[in-house]
Amino acid sequence: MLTQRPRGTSDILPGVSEQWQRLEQAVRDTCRLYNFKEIRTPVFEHTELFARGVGETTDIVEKEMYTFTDRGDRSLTLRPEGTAGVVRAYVENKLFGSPDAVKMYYVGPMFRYEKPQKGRDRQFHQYGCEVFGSEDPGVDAEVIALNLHILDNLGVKGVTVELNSVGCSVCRPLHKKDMIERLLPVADRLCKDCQARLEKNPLRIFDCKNESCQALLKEVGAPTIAESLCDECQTHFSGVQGALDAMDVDYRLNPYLVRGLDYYTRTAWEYVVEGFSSIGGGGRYNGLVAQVGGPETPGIGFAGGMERVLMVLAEQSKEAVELPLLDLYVVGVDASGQLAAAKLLQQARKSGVSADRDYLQRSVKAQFKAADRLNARYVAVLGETEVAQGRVALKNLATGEQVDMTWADAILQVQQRGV
RNA sequence: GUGAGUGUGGCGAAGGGGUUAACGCACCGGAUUGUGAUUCCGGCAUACGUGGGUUCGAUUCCCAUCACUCACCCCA
Repeated sequence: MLTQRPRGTSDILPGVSEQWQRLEQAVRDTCRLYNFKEIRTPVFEHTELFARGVGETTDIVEKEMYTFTDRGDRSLTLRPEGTAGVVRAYVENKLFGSPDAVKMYYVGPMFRYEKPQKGRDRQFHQYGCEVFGSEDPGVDAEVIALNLHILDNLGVKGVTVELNSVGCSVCRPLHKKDMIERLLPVADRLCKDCQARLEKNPLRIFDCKNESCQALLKEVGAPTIAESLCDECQTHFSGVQGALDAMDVDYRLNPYLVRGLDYYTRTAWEYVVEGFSSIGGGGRYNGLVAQVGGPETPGIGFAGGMERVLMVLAEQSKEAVELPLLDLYVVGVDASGQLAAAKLLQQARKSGVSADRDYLQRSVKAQFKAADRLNARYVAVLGETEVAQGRVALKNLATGEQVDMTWADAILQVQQRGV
């Protein structure tokens, strides 16, 4: 136990952390292009925030939260998703006072107590964007496009946007009621899962892989949510599609698309990659800010699953990831050589040259092998002769050519070839 | 939460109720008084997930447990 990480967590080790940095950089760079600013909220919040914000009946709240009581008897919960905390911060800090729409993004760990499997950890990571204060369908389209842009920058291929509208507080309850009325009388003919869905989220029955459930839906003539939108929602949804078309963003309408969180209204979408599950999703949440105690404010956002994006990326780029280069490896032939090496290293590093040496008293041969393993561009050799003369033998590992020179010249040469 | 599979050194992997548990990779030293490959020689490691049980004896069989993997549910 002592040497075992908690279930569903993972160590991101050197060699992989570089990929994470690349992903985070793409998120930051792209968000900057769209004028989104970063927000960092606590990793835990009052339990009530998630219970009310995410929705009491969602799986997340019912069985997946990491909830604990602190020493002051407060019930706190490790955030299972990012939006609730951002909404809380928006309200608490009165960002609704802004004359403009507020556009923010976040990156960080989330926690859900689930059974781990591929692309699903108990501590996992999401990046996400949120926009507050605009109902304009153009905002929906822009947010959808933003993540596509991020994924494209990273080189993720084959991303499809699945798009739907799940209606609003007016038309969705009507549709739900309609579905229940049609299906309840024949509920015993639904599969076990769908009987549960009928209670919790009838929309999801459209998603069932069971043929008999699909047949039953047809038999009772259950309409999809997309067919049951109120005029306002229908107009908004058309607006979103129009904006996406204008932006040349491809999407696929999926009238069965449902999102798991209660707060979504109108536009809902997912980013899917053939052969994988969804790697991100989002939606509009016009009631959420008010739900959390702020003024009636429309909002919209998406979240991307970082583990999943990296998984797809790893799968799509089969070629080995190139080890980052080390500019210089300093070989000390003997004790005085290693002492000189310590000195040369500091000079090199202060000149912006990345450099390292051996700390295991290994042979010169072994030190060269290490330089090779580390993908070093140059090796500087410091032996008896060099130390005595205040010089260094600089070897270019790619060409094999080795020249005796002063320390300053050696550093200069490594610097010049470094750009 | 439900179901299935797996667990042998740093990594990969064989084996099998009985004294020293193969092999490969990696790593270290030497052949080459201070140079990256190949080859050869030598070296290396608290390795049978954990706890019980059966047995004269278990890493091997049984049970439990933990972890990992996959699917379902659900989701990112």
